[in-house]
Amino acid sequence: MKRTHHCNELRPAHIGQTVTLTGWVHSRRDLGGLIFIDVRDREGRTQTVFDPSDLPPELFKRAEQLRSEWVVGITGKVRQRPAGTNNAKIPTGEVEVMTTALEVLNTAEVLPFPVDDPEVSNKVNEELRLKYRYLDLRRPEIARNLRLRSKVATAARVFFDEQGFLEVETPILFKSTPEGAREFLVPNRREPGTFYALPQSPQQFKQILMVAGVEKYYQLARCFRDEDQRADRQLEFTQVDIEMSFIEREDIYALIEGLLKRVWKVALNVDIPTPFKRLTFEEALNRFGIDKPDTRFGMELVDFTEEFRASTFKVFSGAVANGGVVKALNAKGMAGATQGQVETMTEYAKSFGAKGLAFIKVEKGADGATVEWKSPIVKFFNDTEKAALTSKLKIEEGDLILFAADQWLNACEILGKIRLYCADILKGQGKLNVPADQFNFLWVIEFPLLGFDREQNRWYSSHHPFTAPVTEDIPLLKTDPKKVRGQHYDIVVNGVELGGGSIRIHQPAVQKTVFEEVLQIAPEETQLRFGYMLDAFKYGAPPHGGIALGFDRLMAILCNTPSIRDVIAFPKTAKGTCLMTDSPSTVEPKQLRDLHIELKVKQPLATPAPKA
RNA sequence: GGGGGCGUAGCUCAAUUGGUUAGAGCGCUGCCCUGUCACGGCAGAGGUUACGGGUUCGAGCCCCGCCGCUCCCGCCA
Repeated sequence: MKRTHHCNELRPAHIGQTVTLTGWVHSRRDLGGLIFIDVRDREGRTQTVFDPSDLPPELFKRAEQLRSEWVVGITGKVRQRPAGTNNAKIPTGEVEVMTTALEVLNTAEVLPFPVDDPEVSNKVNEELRLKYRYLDLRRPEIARNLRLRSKVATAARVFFDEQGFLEVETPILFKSTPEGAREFLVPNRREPGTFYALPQSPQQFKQILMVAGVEKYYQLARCFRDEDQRADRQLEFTQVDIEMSFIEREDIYALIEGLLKRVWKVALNVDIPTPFKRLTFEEALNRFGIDKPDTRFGMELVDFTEEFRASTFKVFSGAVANGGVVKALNAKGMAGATQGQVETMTEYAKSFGAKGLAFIKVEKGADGATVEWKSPIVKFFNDTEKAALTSKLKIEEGDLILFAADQWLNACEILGKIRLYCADILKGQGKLNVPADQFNFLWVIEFPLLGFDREQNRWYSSHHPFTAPVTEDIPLLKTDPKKVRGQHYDIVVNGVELGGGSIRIHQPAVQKTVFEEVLQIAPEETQLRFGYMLDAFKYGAPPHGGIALGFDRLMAILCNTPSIRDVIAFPKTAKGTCLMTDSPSTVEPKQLRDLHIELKVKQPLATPAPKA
């Protein structure tokens, strides 16, 4: 039985036609003498009617047997619904199919959870949804995400093609490069004791493609990182990976702005304004306390270093004397913060090494008229300091003022964390409106090229060692590495890091300086780890740079869902298992022998797999 | 590796804080019903309270362990 139309197609224009629909029994309404069956396919649903006065008794009898999620083919004549029975909730609601033939293509057992009721389905335990993923995907809400993902991937490919990019696939079986994230290893049967690794990203390959003269490369690349999961992190995920030759940072900005403009238009029919705002790393931290700020709401950090430089409050003046800063933020309307909330915020501060968290609750005084600053520290403040706080933080009754006095980065990050925490609470209380349909894109630029590892007493690359320094900062590499800014950029939207990249070093001399003098990596080791790349760069490497966007995160934003599991067809759990296929699982002893692998853990007879 | 939340009928949840036979809505089964679309009505079935110990006269509830899902920190660009 072939369908003539899909289930979201019939309109008044089709009235009179004989049609065949195929799909699942979405719902049945058996009125005794009359039966309505809604047939659903991926496009939508259509009401079919079984009228016994019109049908052979045998056919009507079979219609009575139909149950939810059976697979059927239904043939009949399209007709206008009787007056007053239209269903405005569905696009096919003006017509119905008067059945003349029914074919049961398959029966179905009662589903373990409903797929026809969004309100219930959305609350179903995720464990169950993942075990029966094929049923979860049948739900229109999730099916919609898959379709949108496909649409966006296609739009991206079309865009890149228009821009002259080549889509090039790079190996999944790659070489172990023990930098950054933990890798998945794949034992090599052919040579005992050797391994491939799954790529954390195609970083090296895409740079080598530039040496190969590809000039413009992109790939929707699967990447693998054996790290612990989050709502926005899976063991395997997809990057929109890009690399270009003969370009500067501005070229990347323009390209990505064009791409995202296209994607938002295609996916949501939303015109996003370009170019995007740019924030330096320093400004992002100064104002928002984080390198991926959500700029949809204010509550920005305010600096009080000068005001408290000579304060009698030693916690503040002492921090300044140590080269630190004093910063504060006004959590508008949070004076009523509970003990528990203040404790949580204090824990954040302590996790950054602070001793505690200074705060002021601005509340009505005992007389009900005056405003009182309730705080253990306010007694240390003089009138000038109080006036400065009041004016710069615009303090009013009902506010909660929070302070951090520490080294610059620490102080910013503490308040950045607290700013987001307060925003969440205020959102929950309805005191802060952060529109979900607003997209604040921005570039964060001029990251420090290097970070300092106190434990190992050495510099490390904050992005990766091939990131080019800002040209005018190159002389500082040897004299003041801390001040060197990298030609690194992150694309951020609404507090989510969508992607990042950099212009790469292509001059052997600069690369040598970075490796040997700054990062203090011995030449032999450099050769061992990056030899093939350095070799490639000897033979005419063009200036180049690139970026990678987290495709799953991008889709999660477009689908307005907090978890990338909702935009991945077959995601894994937080512990990295697939509940549907029950993987990872044990393997046959012969497989292990072939791979020259001997286990040091007891292997259970059946899955699930042993504890790591 | 660490911390938090959750686990009771097929699903979503409740169970007066340790007390009789563990309930409700939806779903499911049967019967009735000719304009429903959250159809309606009547009747019914359905429980190892994740699992294993312990405390107690008595445990869904308290304690210990363990498994799973989830969120966060660490980790991860």
